[in-house]
Amino acid sequence: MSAYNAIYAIVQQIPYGQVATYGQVAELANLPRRARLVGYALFRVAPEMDVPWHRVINAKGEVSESPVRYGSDHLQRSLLEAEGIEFSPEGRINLRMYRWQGLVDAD
DNA sequence: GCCATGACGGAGC
DNA sequence: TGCTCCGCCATGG
Repeated sequence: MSAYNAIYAIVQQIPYGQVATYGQVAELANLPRRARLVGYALFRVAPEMDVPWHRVINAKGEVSESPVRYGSDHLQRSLLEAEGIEFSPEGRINLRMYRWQGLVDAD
């Protein structure tokens, strides 16, 4: 068991049509200032897991893509657009509009 | 066990 | 507004 499970749990709580930043997920996962670990956790997440990793983006509102993810480069953007999330011409998301409130269950 | 790296964040310029 | 630098710390070689 790793702290990543907490991260996955948080990501799974992100509702449809909304997104969250790495730092936000980290904080909700009780891991403040560990945004990098969130990214690392999402990088290691397996597709067999039901984790909407595509709803997690960086603080700049951009989708962070890795050249060697799962053979899907702009898949993340496609998934987000499919949820009604609009992208700016720069490929960014309006966080003030789609940012998840982050409903902390219990702590 | 140490060194380098990384889906990031925030402050500084 | 945009780019650069530093900090955090788990993971892998």
